[in-house]
Amino acid sequence: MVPGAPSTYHYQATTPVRSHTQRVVDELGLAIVSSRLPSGSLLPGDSELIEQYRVSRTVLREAFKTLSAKGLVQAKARIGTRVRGRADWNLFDPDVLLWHARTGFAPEFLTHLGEMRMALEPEAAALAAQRRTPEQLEVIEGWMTAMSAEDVSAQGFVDADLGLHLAVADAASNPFFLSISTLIEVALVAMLTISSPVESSVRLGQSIAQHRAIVDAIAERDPPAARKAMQVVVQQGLERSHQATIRAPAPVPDQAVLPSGRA
Amino acid sequence: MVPGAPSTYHYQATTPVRSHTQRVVDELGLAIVSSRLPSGSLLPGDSELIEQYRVSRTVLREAFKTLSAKGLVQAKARIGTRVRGRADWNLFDPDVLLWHARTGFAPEFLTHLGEMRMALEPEAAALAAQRRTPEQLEVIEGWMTAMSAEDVSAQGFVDADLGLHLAVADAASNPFFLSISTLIEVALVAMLTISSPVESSVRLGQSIAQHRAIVDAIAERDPPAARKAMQVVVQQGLERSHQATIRAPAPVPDQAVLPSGRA
DNA sequence: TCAACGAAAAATCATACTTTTAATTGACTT
DNA sequence: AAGTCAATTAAAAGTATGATTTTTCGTTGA
Repeated sequence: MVPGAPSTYHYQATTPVRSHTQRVVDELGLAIVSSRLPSGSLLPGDSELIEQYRVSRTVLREAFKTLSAKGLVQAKARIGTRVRGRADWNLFDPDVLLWHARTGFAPEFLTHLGEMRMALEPEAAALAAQRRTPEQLEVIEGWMTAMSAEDVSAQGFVDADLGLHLAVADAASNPFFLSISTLIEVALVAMLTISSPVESSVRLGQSIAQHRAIVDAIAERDPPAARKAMQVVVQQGLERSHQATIRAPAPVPDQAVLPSGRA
Repeated sequence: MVPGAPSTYHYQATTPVRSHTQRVVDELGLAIVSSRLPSGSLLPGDSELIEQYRVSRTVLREAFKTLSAKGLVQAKARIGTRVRGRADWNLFDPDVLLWHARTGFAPEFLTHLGEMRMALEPEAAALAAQRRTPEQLEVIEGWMTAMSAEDVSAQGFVDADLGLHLAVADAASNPFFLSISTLIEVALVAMLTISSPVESSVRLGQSIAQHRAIVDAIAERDPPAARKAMQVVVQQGLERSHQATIRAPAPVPDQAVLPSGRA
């Protein structure tokens, strides 16, 4: 984290010691999202999973309930518990998003994420320009300052970039926009995984200038300008993801940056 | 449902006979969303709820796991299970949305929903215009036809309106846009609860014409036009929700239109 | 064709035991 | 005497096990 900069959020790692249920949920969730357990398939029966994970039926049932709550599986008497189609998954669920991230960023997934940001963030910026309080503006300015620091590190830049986008979503003062924090986080880390602007001083300067435009528009309470400026930034990311049709195999993102969700 | 029109979705009520766990999840979820159990408060202990709901501890624990998966509560040893802040809720979760709907549409909630539609649906329309298959266009046209039928009933209009919007989201061919079906559904029903266009033949004709513009733009593969046309439609709804600052107390929507979610 | 039956799997219940962790207690330092 | 800190305690979550009930698909037989 950037010292001095106001912190609106925290990467806060989940308890390192996860419960049995957590572990099972995580492994099954990942298996489902990665299609190792394909849609429509039946999860192994109780006895088999009990042996595989060395846990009790209680743990399994609670894990199933969690997965079911996220739309990933559906239990039916006499049939078993089967994996639901992707259309039924709660894609906005932070855990589901993080499982996606951990399976590696497939090109289409990056495109879909980018399109989502393209829809959401410009509107968030417009709303922020309209409603931001002086305090919220201060927070945004703080991240902007951190981002444009002379000696910014790669990690510091990512932190500030993310912090800025989340602060804008917060300033929109609409709980739905706040609810997509994880989506922004995953998308941003994905983009920066492909190519960080910090690598090139030209692109770094460009990225900073583009973000500056967003902040200025929000400061001046100019919604259309804020919308436009955010569109430019997101468009940039979308284009980069289009270029990355061929990419390295399953880059598992830094666990510190992408914590494995809540309890 | 409209006969003849291609059906991309179905209101299909969840199993009318809900399990004990379902019932408990539903009642607690509703209590939380309605702030009858305020954020930060502790859920009653096991023994108390066991007595209150007449169920076993197993049922309670599985209900807690479901609520926890949706971000509504967090369990902690020695403390208990406490209600989390609204910022932590998975607002896009279909169940959470439906609980919101059933607590009645507060003015700010309508505004927030409207702003969300304003962000999402125009982009969905633009993407649909870009990618729709002939089959998807046919489905959209089908709903358009149903909507503009001479003798359309109020219910028939709502069905077609919703069907059209969901078909557009489907044609965007981006799973995230598909994932917001419930949001669109809730928002639309909310808007129409306030004031249905069917009441006035002038507004009915206007609404039909506005939707026609969306369909035409998608048919002609014109993304900017589709985006613009959708903006007009959503803006209409937003304005209506602004007018409705004063409204009737907690209108519980028709249970047939808003099923209580999945297992 | 359809209703009654059987069985497989989920759902529920009951009880006992383990682990986590906030809060209390009490020794120890200043 | 007042405050700090570590050991203890107990409340609540978490896990384990076994039995019973309910749901529902498939089959059997009228």
